[in-house]
Amino acid sequence: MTSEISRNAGSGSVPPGRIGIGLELDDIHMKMLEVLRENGRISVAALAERVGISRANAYTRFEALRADGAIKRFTAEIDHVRAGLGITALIFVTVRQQMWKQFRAELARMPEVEYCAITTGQHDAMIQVRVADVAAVHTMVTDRLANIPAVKATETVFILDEVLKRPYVLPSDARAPARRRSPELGPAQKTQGDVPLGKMRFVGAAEGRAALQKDG
Amino acid sequence: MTSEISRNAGSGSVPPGRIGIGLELDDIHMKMLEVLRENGRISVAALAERVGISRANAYTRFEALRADGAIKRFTAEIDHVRAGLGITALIFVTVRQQMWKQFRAELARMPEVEYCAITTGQHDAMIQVRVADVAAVHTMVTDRLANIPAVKATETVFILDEVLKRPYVLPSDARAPARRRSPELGPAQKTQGDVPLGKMRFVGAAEGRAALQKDG
DNA sequence: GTTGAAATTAGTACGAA
DNA sequence: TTCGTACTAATTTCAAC
Repeated sequence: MTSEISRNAGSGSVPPGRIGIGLELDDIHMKMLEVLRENGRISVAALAERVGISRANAYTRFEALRADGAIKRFTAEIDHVRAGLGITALIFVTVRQQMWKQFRAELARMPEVEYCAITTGQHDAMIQVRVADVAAVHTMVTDRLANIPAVKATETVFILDEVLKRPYVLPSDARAPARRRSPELGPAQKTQGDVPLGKMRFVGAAEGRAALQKDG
Repeated sequence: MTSEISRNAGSGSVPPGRIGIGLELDDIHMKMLEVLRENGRISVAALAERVGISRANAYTRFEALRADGAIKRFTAEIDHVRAGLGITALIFVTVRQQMWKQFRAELARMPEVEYCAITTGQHDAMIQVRVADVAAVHTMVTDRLANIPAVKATETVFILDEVLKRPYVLPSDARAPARRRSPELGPAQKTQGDVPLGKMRFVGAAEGRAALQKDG
């Protein structure tokens, strides 16, 4: 299956919980998403109890979340090593302009690709692949990717360890749990001084790539 | 919740379906994982029918997959934009040697981080964050990350579009669906010739990082 | 590893607050 | 909208094969 997913669209500041047309997500919706993140197989009845609403209401909201697309699907999280794909690599790809469509089409035929995003910066896209061994990475890059005309160049790095993986992030996660720094500073007076110049770098999009997204 | 997950451990070639101690995954287990990837809320009864085994068998196998850790958890996939986090960014971090432990500890306190992996190449780690607006990225990097002693430098890129996102990849995905290339070549005789030198780059680990994984 | 039948739970429909 | 309840359908459990 090929899942096309939502994009960012450089929206500057969007009111949280209400984007575009669709469902207005309130605190209870958010709570439901919090619970479902950890236990996607919980029954709606149990979910209702966890967030403190009636069963009927929970069914209505649950359906609404799915129908609206706020919840895209339910899935499992597996141990890739146990599944026989012990090697994970990131491939940064430079794509030839005007050939994005072809690049996307070829991507869909690569089952070892778990994730692909178009980025700003010196490369155009980042691909994450899971394969059985390092040889498979080499084959994938040298053989499959290199033979796509749309691919100008690639740079591959290996993932040595996945430190953190959350199913998704929610605005309500905020900085509520585990904190013990200064007595909570407002956003305005946060320490932001003495950071060595050039330590933090932001890399914008390469020229002529803004228009090259979905339909390049 | 902070999820510590499995690592790669530079295992060269591992027999698919059997890694370390644990459950031996056969074709039926794989089929179950295929189904659960698309529908994590399917009933075990329906799952049994889909993979062609009896219910009791399905229950046994389902339990085994969970107990063994092959399935880590069930979760949902959401539309980040609808949830109010329309901006996704990748932050590549250079970590000061011997300070990985601190870096990991600080990571756990950053709820906007969805994913963090330690990589080979010119940077040491890649962090993926989801936030409400671009200002939040700036705050995150300049304010929070920059103030961690373990962080030597960062480089930030924005994700313009997420082209593909699969819950996970399975060995059985192979190149079965949608194919029309050459009549299937063995791994040995695949075309691998005429690729311009330097077009494809592999970047190894920086010096002194091999030992700096979990317990640096 | 399979089938079938009991116990439990889930999902739906509806009226009332 | 939300809640509570009653009704129907499905799932899970358990036992015997």
